[in-house]
Amino acid sequence: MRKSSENLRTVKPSGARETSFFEQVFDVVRQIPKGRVTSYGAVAAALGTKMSARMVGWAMNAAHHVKPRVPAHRVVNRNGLLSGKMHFEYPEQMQELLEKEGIAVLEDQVQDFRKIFWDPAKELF
DNA sequence: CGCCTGACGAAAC
DNA sequence: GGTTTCGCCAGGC
Repeated sequence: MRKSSENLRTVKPSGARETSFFEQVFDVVRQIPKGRVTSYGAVAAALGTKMSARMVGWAMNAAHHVKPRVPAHRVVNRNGLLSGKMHFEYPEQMQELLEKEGIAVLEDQVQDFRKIFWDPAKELF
């Protein structure tokens, strides 16, 4: 079920507008199905700013303090490499979480990355 | 207030 | 085909 018509931008009355690029990233990442992965660029592209893939990773930095936990471990770079593993509680956590979901990871690299790749711009949209 | 960095990506060399 | 540079945007110093 892909409710693309979801409230992509929820304005918080607290003045702090979460309509930022970050929140959109969080929203997409949270919708990544279990056992699937996506790339920063794919998320950025889904938002329309494919050129700002770096910002997606930057957004993940803030993902650590957001309420609904963001499955950042399901987001890897376009190589399928766990580039952000070092930013977790501990480097191995990312791989553990992925393997726990049935994703094979060898040497920080997602196996069959292309097969389990989940494109938000395609599946979600 | 300006320069550097950064969980990326694609083009250039 | 591997390495280097630029681009994007926001935040830290």
